[in-house]
Amino acid sequence: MKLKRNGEAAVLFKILSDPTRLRLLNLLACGETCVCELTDTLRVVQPKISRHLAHLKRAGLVEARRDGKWVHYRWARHGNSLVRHVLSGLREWMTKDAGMNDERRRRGKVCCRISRRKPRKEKA
Amino acid sequence: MKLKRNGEAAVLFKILSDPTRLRLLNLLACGETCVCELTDTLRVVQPKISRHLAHLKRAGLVEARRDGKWVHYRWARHGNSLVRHVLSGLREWMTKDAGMNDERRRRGKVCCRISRRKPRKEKA
DNA sequence: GACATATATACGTTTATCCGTATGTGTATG
DNA sequence: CATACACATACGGATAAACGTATATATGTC
Repeated sequence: MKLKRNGEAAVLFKILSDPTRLRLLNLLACGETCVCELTDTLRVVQPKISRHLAHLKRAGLVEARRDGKWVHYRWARHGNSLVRHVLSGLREWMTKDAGMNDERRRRGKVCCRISRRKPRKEKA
Repeated sequence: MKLKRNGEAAVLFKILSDPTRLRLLNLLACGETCVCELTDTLRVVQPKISRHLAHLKRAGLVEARRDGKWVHYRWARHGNSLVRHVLSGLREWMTKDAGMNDERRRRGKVCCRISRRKPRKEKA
């Protein structure tokens, strides 16, 4: 977690104060997800998605992994106790929120996930 | 808790994303505190304090009680599970943060608390 | 009711955030 | 090496947040 020493908590909350970023975290709660899936699921233009992912990454909340043309994002592990506490509360909330549930459900059905996927050697 | 149905969580985090508001919550964690004490302790102009308190109150995070010329603020009880979770994490963080500790310590010593206090009938 | 004190709000300005669109970068494929 | 695709960033404009200062409101005192 690389939040600034001063205002650490405020910075964390600022990062979490945007609905799109929360929707992204919600989808990533299902597991590693590539940008195109996120874009398709949230039905939002891709640069907007990338921008918000960059915010989350800068704050250390998510990590990225390149796989050919794709970049997959996932939740990062959080050493910081405040972050862990807040995110666990958030995660619990997301499992109960109707809209968030709908979007997580939609995540598995976006066309990019089903069709565009290049048949790669599946490791396990 | 009167957060909007849609974007409930984002609104909560937005409220918490300001350093001054966190400092206020920190002081209020010690117990009910009047505006002049908050102003003196944080060494910030009074309208700024009142404005931020108004934000916190609108979000249902704090409550106010009038006592003569003074208005005392305190943490509100939170029915909402997300709010409870986040605030408990925040509270824990505040007890560990050096700056927050200093300010809580300073709170008991501000002149308004010591000298300006009108001798009223102390009820228990 | 004039005055002082505690707090709240209004107003105009500055600053930060978010967005859409255009464009740049990296990676594969022919 | 030209092209296509996935993703990132740059840029300008719109919107909202925060601020300082001035002023309004409420309460108590004389």
